[in-house]
Parts: sequence; C-alpha cells; structure tokens
Amino acid sequence: MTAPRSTRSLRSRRAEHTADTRRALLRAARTLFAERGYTATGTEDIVAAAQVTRGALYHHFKDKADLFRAVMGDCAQDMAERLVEQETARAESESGDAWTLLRHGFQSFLDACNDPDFQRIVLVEGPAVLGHSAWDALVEEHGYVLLAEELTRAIDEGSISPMPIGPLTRMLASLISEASLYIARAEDHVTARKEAGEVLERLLTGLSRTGA
Amino acid sequence: MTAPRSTRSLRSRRAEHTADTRRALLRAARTLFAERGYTATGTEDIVAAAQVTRGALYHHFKDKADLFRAVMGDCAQDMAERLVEQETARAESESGDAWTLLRHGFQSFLDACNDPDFQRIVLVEGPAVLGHSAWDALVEEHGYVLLAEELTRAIDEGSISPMPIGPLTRMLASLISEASLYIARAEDHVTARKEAGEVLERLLTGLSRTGA
DNA sequence: TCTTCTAACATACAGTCTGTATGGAACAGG
DNA sequence: CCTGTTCCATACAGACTGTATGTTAGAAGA
Repeated sequence: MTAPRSTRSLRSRRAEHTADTRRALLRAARTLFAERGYTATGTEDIVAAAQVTRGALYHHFKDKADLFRAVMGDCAQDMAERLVEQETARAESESGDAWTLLRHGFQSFLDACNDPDFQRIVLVEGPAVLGHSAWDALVEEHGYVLLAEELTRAIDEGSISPMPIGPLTRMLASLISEASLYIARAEDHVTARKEAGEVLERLLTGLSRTGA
Repeated sequence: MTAPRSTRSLRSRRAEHTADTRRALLRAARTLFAERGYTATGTEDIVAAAQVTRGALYHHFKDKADLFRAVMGDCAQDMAERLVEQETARAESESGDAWTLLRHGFQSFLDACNDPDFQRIVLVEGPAVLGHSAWDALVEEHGYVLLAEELTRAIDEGSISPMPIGPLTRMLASLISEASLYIARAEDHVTARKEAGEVLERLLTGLSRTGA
C-alpha cells in the first residue's frame, strides 16, 4: 500500500496521461448514460465528449458493457461515501437511541437516492444491462454491506426484532429506491417527498420491537 | 358490442389468420424476451420462432419497442387476471376481517410474482426499455389500480392507518417485486420464500392501525 | 363473374452501431 | 542505439434495425 518511489520515476507523465483519458471516458459515459440511457448512447458519442477516439475506449475497457459497469461502480461508490460521511457526522452530533438513529438514516438514504445519475444508471439501467446477478454483486459490494451491518447492529442492540438480514436488506433498499423514483417522477416534489417519507416511516415501525 | 354478422361473412378466414400471426409473434417474443432479454433478442430470432418474416412484424407493430410494449401488457394482464381470480375465490371461502385478508393477499401477490416471464419482462427489462413513465403507465393500467383500490378500501374500513395511496401503492408493489426477485435468485427457494414472507409480514404490521 | 382495390405480408436495401484487427508513435529498459 | 511494450488512432467486417418496394390473396362493387 506504500507508494513505490524507487523504481518509478516519481509518477511518470505517461501514467498520468493515461489515467486522464480513462477518467475522461468515465465522466463522459456517466453523463451520457444518465441523460439518454445505455442503448441510446453510442460509443461514438462517448469518445466525442471525452475528446478521444474509440480506440482509447476499447483499450481501457473490454466492451461497452464493461465501461458501463465501471461507471455504475463509481456511482455506487460515490453514493456510499456520501452516506457514510453524512451518517457518521450525525451519529457524533446528535446521539439518540439506535432506533431513531436508524430511522433518520433511512430518511437520509431516501434523500441521497434523489440523484438523477444514480437513479438512471444504478437503479433503472443497471439491472437490465448487467443482468440481475452482476448488478446485485456490484451493489452488494458498495452499498448493501453498509446497510446490512447497520441492520445487524440494530438487531443486536434490540432496537428491531430479529429478522433474516439478506432479504431485509434488499427489500428495504428496494423500498427506498422506489420511493426516490416516485419523488423524482412527481410534479410536486415537496409533497411527494413528505408523503413518501410518511409511508416509509409507517412501514419501518413494523420492524421496531416496541412497535412505536 | 354485439357481433356484426350481417356485413361480415361470419368471421372471415382472413381475419382469423392475421390474428394468428399476431399471436404467434407475441408468443415468440414473450418467450425470447424472457429468456435472453430485449437487446439480446434480434427481430430475426422472433420471426423465425413465429415462422413468419420481418415484414409481418413491422406490419403489426410500429417497431421493436412497440412489440415489447404489447408483450409486457399481456404479461401484466395475465398476472392481474390470475390474482383477481385467486383473491375473489379466497374472499368467498374464508371471510376473515379486512386486515388479515389484505395480508394474505400480499403473500399471494408475492407467490404470483414468482413467474420468470413476469420478472424478466415486466420488472427488469420494462423500465429500461420503455422508460419509467411509459412503464409506469402500463403498470398503472393493469396492476396498480387493483392494489390501490384494495388499499383504499382497507383504509376506509379502518384496517390500516390513513396514508397517501399513490406512494403507498408503488412502494408496496416494489417491496413485493424485490422480494420475489430475491426468492428467484436464492439457491434454496423454500427458505428464501419463508424469510421474505416473514420480513414482508413484519413491515406490513407497520401499516396496521392496531399495530398487531 | 370479372374487375379492382386493399390488407397482409415477403424481400431487398440503406444506415447505424459494435467489436476487432492493424498500424504507428512514444517511452522505458538493456 | 535498439527493442519491446504501452497507448491509442484508423480501417474494416459483421450484425441489426427500420424502410421502401414488390407481390399475392381475399373482399367489395358492378
């Protein structure tokens, strides 16, 4: 994990440049996939936006789906990092009991899902492009683990009733995803946000051990 | 609505034949879309399976997406009919209170969603192929209405707490869809079914007015 | 019955897109 | 200085979609 500075001539310009083109491809693809969707976005459009040629694309990525996988991985990771940062900050400031903390976490999750790139790329296109198994593996790696360990802790602390973690995690994530899509689709985002939050809150009370 | 038997020569053979080719196209497309997905299925594959040519396809449908829309509409309608039949039958035989009836209905919904064609075509490919708005319109027409009116009745009867119907309907449908996908993906379907059903049951208790 | 018209296809073609194969330029290493 | 490898540009082949055109069988009118 330490930087190898003996053999390498302190970050060669070459490597820096290639990393640039790769990032340019990822950024361009992310924007276009989010705007027009996967199939409606040609590889020519992507490389034009990144100011390279198709040769660069197929040098860095196996094929178009591989590029999409990388883009979706970035999206998921960004989302995960954002959430972790936000929740750890909250956990330090306002330390309530585990149950209210978890409930607030879900509402934050709902707000965080309201990101067009994330919705289109991860939630809508992802399953169809990569197939359910590959999609699930990616989400498992980046997002589910956090939610799952949070839920496990809540169960251990007795905040919520014991339940199988696997289906619980996926079903809650799906619930929040759908709620975010509902909000995004609504004409009046404000009331939609309030309504969806209310329904989410009600459903979550079913998990609570106390029922409150 | 009465059959026109004066002008028409009692169901022309011609019309019968064209309806046959249309159905053949729909059946073939449904099978292939469910097996390989939308993009991986060429129009040539479809017409070969239906034993017609591409000319027939583009005569009956505007384009490939239009064919998919028709296929998904059939899938959704089949599912809705199956569920309505099943639930009305149960409502007659075992008449419990509205709350238990609704809970049992959700479990039946969960079982009914365990259909490979339905899962792949309606739940996975649908949103990506048609876009969220067109997909939502189709599901609204065929499936959501039933669920929504059932929920409205439950609220009117006081079984569950008053809640905005729109997000509630979509979030519950999404919850059950995800649960069915989880079951289908699991190695051990039996335990997965039991676990998902348990989680679903717990979440639904949050809706109950009594909290039981 | 004969003609005519149109629906219901079949076929051929053009445009687009993806993936690959080839070629070259720059840089590292011996 | 020479060589090999990385990185990328270009050219090409295959596949696929949608459309335009041709063809045939049945319906409709005289």
